Amino acid sequence: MSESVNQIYEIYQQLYHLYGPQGWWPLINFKGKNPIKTGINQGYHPLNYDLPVERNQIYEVIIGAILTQNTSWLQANGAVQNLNQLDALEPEKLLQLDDEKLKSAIRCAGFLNQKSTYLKEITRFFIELNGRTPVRDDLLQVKGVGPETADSILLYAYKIPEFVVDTYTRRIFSHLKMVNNKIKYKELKELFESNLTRDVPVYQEYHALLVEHAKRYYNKKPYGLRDPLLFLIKE
DNA sequence: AACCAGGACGTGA
DNA sequence: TCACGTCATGGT
Repeated sequence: MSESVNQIYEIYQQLYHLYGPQGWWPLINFKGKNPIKTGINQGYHPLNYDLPVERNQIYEVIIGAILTQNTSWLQANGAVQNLNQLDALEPEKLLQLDDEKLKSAIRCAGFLNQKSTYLKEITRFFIELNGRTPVRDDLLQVKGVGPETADSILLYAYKIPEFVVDTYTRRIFSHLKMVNNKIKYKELKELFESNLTRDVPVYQEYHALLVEHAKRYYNKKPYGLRDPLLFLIKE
């Protein structure tokens, strides 16, 4: 098959043109301008690829990555706000919360029983890191951290170029008939990484843009009916 | 009133 | 390995 065009990169360019920089990962805990709305969801610090910087900011990304599992960011963000309200958005303080307080704080994000455990597990792991960047395989051994969460943490908390694949990614690209919908996580991830330069801002924006795009065209069945990307695909 | 949300885990075949 | 049930709340 001819490789005259890189469709993976073309789609990225098109999405960026459509929606602009997304400013992920959302952070409530940073000094600077107020959050900026970059899409139908809130972007936070568009074109600032230096964040997170401080220890607590890195930690906030990690906590958010757990809380948003199979849950809208709107609800996950409520849990982050609640934790911040309790002054528990800091590893040592979150560990000191008793489970009932923790659960009631994150209730709005759903799966409170699992996630309360997961949050403490990843928090202990984070403390043990003592400031070092985690290895992917070590992250995956933490209970509650699967492939997407691990890659989200590496990409958005530690700025390591690991492409993040989620259900939207699979839904969009199988609808565009570029992959089979049963494709494995690692294979789909490899498709992106092999067609893009190993660049953290590009990886960060691409995943965020796919989420933004999916929220517009892929959140109700039948998925992707009016997807403007379809015109790029037809030969 | 169903369906979906920025998944992961445990189980049985 | 792999398909499937389970986890839970809240928005549309």
